[in-house]
Amino acid sequence: MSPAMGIALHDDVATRLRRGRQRYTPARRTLVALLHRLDRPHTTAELLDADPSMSQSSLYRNLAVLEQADVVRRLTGSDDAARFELAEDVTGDHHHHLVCTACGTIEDIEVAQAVEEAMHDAIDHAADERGFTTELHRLELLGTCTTCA
Amino acid sequence: MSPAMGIALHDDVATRLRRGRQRYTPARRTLVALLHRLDRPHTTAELLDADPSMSQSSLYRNLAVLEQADVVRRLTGSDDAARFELAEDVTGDHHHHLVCTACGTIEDIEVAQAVEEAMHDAIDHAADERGFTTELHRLELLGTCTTCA
DNA sequence: TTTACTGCAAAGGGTTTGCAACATG
DNA sequence: CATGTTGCAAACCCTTTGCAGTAAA
Repeated sequence: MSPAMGIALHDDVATRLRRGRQRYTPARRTLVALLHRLDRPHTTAELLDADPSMSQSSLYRNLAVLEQADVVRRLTGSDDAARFELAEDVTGDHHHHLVCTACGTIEDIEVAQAVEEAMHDAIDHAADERGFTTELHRLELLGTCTTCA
Repeated sequence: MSPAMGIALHDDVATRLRRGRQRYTPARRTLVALLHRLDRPHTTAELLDADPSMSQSSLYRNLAVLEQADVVRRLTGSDDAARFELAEDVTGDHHHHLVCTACGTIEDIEVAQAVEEAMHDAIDHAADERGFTTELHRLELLGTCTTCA
């Protein structure tokens, strides 16, 4: 990642937070930078381990604030611990997840555009029939990762 | 559902449990019948509410046993409470889920076979590149259900 | 008669919150 | 200075487990 991209990211986050009358504090900036640096979704335990200067309660609160500002996305994998990553709104990419049922690790994955479109069409069609308003779709591939195989 | 179908279901479950040297007790039969009767995945709280004769610990234990026997499927939705349904191995159908981000309710949904195949192809292809062994895929549509709209 | 199952109550673990002090607009 | 934010510790909630008794193969 380029430094310039990092600045654009922070500017974007700052804007999104201001919309909700919330502040882009040093702690939140550190958290966003950490999530940006890590290449996969991580649990709060992993985030605290990566930066012990954060307090647990503030971490949870900041993740909640950032989630509400569409900066962070919360994932519920195979185990009970939630995992967090930067939201697609902020990173610009669209991806799905490989979830290891053995260790709970989540990796990002991208699928062909044709598949995305097919899913999208089927989704909207099926959901509309039920009066369900879809916001987004989530495709997860459950299996075993290389280290657990 | 026909009574005959219910019997076939119970026979199937009994067989699957025997494979793991486990017993199809009255409590488990009641639980399977309850999951069969309910048309959507439900939380343990809802299951206990639907049949207060079950004890909480036995419910959790039996759900775990039935999950391991591929009779029950555990879903982790948008909120923290897990939801349970009969596994596709037992019901014979293949479906995905509409998850309401407002109330957490999960509804079943089926998508066109062509979409299933496209997803399956993309999945295997992308996962293989990462050395990831896929067991199954999970497509979830997040949005707002009719009662929460 | 050995092994699995049940119920109760207590513990566990991830997440949230009350409160007082602090920092920011 | 009014409002948002932080850290600590305690509370919370869903889930799991120890144990002693019961039922099934």
